[in-house]
Amino acid sequence: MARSTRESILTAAAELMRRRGYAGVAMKDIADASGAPIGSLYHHFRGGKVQIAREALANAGAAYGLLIPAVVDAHTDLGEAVQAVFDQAADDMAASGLVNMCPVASVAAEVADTVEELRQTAGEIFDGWITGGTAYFVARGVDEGQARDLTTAVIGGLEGAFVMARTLRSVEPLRAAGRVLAPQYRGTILAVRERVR
Amino acid sequence: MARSTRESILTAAAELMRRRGYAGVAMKDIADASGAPIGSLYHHFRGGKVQIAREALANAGAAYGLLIPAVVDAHTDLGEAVQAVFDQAADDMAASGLVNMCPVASVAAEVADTVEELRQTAGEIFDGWITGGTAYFVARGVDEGQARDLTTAVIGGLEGAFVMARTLRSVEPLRAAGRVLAPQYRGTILAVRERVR
DNA sequence: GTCTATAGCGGGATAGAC
DNA sequence: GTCTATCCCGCTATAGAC
Repeated sequence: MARSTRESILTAAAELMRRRGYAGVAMKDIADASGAPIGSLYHHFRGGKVQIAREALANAGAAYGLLIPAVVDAHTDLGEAVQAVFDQAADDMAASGLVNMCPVASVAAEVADTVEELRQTAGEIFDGWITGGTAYFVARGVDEGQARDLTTAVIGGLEGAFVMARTLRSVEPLRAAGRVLAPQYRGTILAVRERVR
Repeated sequence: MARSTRESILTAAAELMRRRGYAGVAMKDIADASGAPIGSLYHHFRGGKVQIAREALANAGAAYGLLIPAVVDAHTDLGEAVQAVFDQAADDMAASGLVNMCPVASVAAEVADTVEELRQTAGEIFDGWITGGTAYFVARGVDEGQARDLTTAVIGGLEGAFVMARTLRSVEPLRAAGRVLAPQYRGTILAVRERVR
């Protein structure tokens, strides 16, 4: 159960960055939140702050990539599945005090034009989400082109609604996005599938 | 034609912040980009960096609020209008080297939990966009609830797709969002209306 | 109202004892 | 592998000459 120092540093960094972005988090903040002293941060991550951010984003990206399939798994109607994804996000965000935004978009928006390494890492995560989501929907019988557009739009819709929700202090944008996106997929029945992965 | 010093400071700040966010822009950067020395920034904006950001966001917010109606004005089919909004955004972004993201979301995502005054300003801008967009669609015959959801989803979809587009260095997410959102509104005919405002 | 110089602070990063 | 002390730089903001 005892997580390694390395792991707790990454967890703390991801948690802080999803709230305050990249520049808004100081190495000292990560040290304090993780319980490790500054020296340990540089011991475990020679590349300093950028490296910590890269690994923290990659971890968070992998974790978040599982969420959409997990929610959709419980549904056979695609419209209901889409609505459930946005409602689940709204519930999670409300439960965590309107703070539950993934760190990937937060950091990506901020550094896309300044820290090339981080842009690239975030880009790979988005790519992975799109590829993974597309494969998931294809495995459940959706046409590939449509699966890709849907996945891209859902991810973009979630990220945009997260920003609005935090700023407006209301999860209504998430629910509205669900209400708008879901109806046209109602009646599209998802195939049962072999366990993927 | 000669803009005031005040105005050029705000323009420079908005331009920089839409690319680098709030923390990523230094007062010196704004001074250099606007041509005004540091002292002038504090002369015109007693509230320092936060005040400059607030006014820059408010200006940009007002300007961006006109864009969606301007694009939709040219259409009578709501589905075509929605597609046109996303395609226009994609074209603009491509034309400007994938950098044309509005500063409101950039800054909002970063400071929503840390600089309350900026969160509030950004929140007012989102509110204004939603209210204005809803009124516009209602004036063209759309049901109020649907108009509000559509406006919210379009704004969120644009902001999320902007982040993805910059990060992936491709405008494809914007076009995908349009392809997903537009179809269900195809066939909904917008009413001609008296000039609004 | 314009501009320079600088104060004062907090940032990332490092060295080196333990 | 842990932790402290410290360096150096760049940031916001101010003072005050012009």
